[in-house]
Amino acid sequence: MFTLAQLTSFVAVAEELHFTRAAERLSMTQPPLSRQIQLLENELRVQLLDRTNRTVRLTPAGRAFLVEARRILRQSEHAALAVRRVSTGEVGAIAVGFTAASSYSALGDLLHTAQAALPGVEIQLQELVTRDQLKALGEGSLDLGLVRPMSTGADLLSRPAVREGLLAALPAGHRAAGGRGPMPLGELAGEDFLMYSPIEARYFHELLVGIFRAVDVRPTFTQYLAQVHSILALVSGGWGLALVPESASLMRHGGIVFREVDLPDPKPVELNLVWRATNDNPALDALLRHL
Amino acid sequence: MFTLAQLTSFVAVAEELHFTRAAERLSMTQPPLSRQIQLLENELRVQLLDRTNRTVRLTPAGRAFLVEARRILRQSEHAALAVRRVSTGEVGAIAVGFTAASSYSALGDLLHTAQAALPGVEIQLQELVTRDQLKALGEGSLDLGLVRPMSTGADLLSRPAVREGLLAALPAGHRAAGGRGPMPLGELAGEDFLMYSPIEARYFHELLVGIFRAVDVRPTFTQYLAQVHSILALVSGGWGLALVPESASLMRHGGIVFREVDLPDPKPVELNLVWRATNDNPALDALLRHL
DNA sequence: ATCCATCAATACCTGGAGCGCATCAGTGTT
DNA sequence: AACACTGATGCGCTCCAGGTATTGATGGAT
Repeated sequence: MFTLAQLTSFVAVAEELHFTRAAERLSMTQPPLSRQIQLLENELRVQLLDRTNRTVRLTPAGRAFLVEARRILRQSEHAALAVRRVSTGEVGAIAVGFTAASSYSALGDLLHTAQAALPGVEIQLQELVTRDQLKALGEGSLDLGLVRPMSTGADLLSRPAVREGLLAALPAGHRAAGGRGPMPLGELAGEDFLMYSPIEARYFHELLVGIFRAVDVRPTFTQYLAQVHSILALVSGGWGLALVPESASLMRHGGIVFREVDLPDPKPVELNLVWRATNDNPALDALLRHL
Repeated sequence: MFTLAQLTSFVAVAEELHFTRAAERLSMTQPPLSRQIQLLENELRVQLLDRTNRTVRLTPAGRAFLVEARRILRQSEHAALAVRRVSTGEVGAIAVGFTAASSYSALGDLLHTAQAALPGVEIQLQELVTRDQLKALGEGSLDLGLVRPMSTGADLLSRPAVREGLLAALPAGHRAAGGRGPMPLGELAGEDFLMYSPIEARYFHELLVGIFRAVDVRPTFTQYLAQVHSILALVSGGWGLALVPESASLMRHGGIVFREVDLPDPKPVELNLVWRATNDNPALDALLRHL
C-alpha cells in the first residue's frame, strides 16, 4: 500500500507541475521527491505523471488519482481533529440509565443541561431499575445512572442528583383532602394505604417503613405496588391514599389531591448520579462538570 | 501526520483487542506493534486504547477513530483500484470535437459505440470547425476530433471515419427534380448553384471545384455559404440548387428534392477521426479499438 | 548551428526509523 | 507463592528515506 507521505508528495507535484518547486514546498530536495513519485507509480502500477526532462503533465489516471489523494488527505486531517474533539468530550455519546420515577425529576434537568452545554454529545437513554443500572455500569454498557441510593461496589462513584419531599396523594373526596397546611402523618393511622413493593420498589418501601416506625404510625397496607404511576392510578380510583415523591405530582391524574406532609426529614427522597470510577468517556467527564 | 501502516496496526489491535494476536495477523512481532500504536497516540495526542498488562480496551476516542481509520483505509484501497480502471480506459472521459455537418453522420455512430462498449466513459462533446479542432488537439484540450481531411502536423494521427456520396438538392419545382436515376453533372451547367464558402467551408469548396473541373461543368455560383443547412434553406426558397453530403438529407427541409448524382468518385466526401500521436488517455485508446 | 540554462533522473552516501530478539514488569490464576 | 500471560522496554541490526553531486536531455538564445 502507498503512504500518506507519497500522497502529499503527489498532490504537491500535481499542483506545481514542477518537481523542484514541489520539493521546495515540501521542504525537501528534488531527487527523493522524484523517487517517492516513482515508488507511488510502481505501487499503483499506473503512470500518474507524464514527464519529459522539460515538462510535467498529469495523465488522465493522474487526474483521477489526484481527486482521490486529496480526499484521503482531507479525511485524514478530519480524523485527527475529530478524534481530539472526542477526547475532550466536545462530541461523543453518553449512555444514561434512569429509573421510571426519575424521568419526572432529575432526568429533565440532565437532558437540558447536556443539550445546552454539550450540543455535540448524544445522550442515549435506557430505562432500567436501579439494580440493572448498577450491573450495566459495572459492565461498561452504561456511562451514567440515575438511581436510588443503594450500596455499590468500590468501582462506582456517586453523587446526589436531587433530594425531594413526599406528598400525600388523596382521592379528591377524602376527608383529609381539604385540610390546611402540612398534613400530620398521624392522620394516616388506620387509613387504607397503597404501599410500595418491598421487592421491585425496595428503596421506597424501606424509606416509608422507616418513616412510619419513626413517628409510630401504622396505616393499613392494602396493596403493594412497584410503580408510582400504578399507585396514583389506584388513588384516583379511590382505593386508598399514598405517599409519593413531589415530582410525581407532575403526572396528571384526575381526582387526586396532593397535600404536603409533615415529615421528620422534609426531603427524604434521594436520587443519585452513579458512574464508574475508571470511566474513560471524556464526554461523561464534561457532563459531570456541568451538573 | 500519522501513517497508513499505523492505521492498519490500530485497526488490527482494535479488532483483536490483543497486541500479540494482532501482531501475528500483521505478520510482525508484538514490540514494534506496541510502538506503532504509541507513535499513533502521540501523534494524535489522544489515548486510543486503554491497556493494562492484562486487558486491552478501546477508549471512546479510540472507538471514534476506529471508524475513521477504517474509512480512510477503505478509501485508499478504492483509490488504488479506481486509478487502475482509469489507466485501462475502463472508466474515464474523452473530449470529442465535431463539425456541425458530422453530427448527421459519424457522430451518432461514435456515440452509440462508446455507449455500448465503454459505458463507464463519459463523452464530452464540443462543436468546433476543423481548424479549431486541430488546434485544440494540439493543445491537449481535445482527445478526438471529427474533421474534414486537412493537412496536419506530424503529432496528429488520423483515420477515415466515414466516406459518403453527394446528393443534388433541388427545389421541388425544378425541372430536374423529377428525373430518374443518377443525375448527370452536365445538367448543372448554367444553373444557379449555391456554393460553399472558400474560407469557412474550404474543404467542400475545393472538393466541388475539383469535381466541376474534372467533368468540365461550370454552374453559376450565386452565393457562397459556410453551412450546409444554410444552403438547404436557400434551396428550399428556390434560390438555386446545390450538392450536399448524403447525410444532410436527414435534415428536414420542406420543398427540397434530393437526387443521386453521377460522380467520378461515388463517395468523395470524407470525414476523419484525428487524435494526438502522444495521446495518453487510455479511454481514447479503448474507444479507438472499438471504432 | 552552437552554447547555455533548466529540470528531472541517477549514483552514492549517511543517519535514523523500524524491525526482531531478549527481557522486564504487572496481573490474574492455580 | 509460583507460574503463565501479556504489554512495555532496551538494544542491535538492517534498510530505507533523504541529502549531495552529477548526468542527461531539451528548449531557447545568440
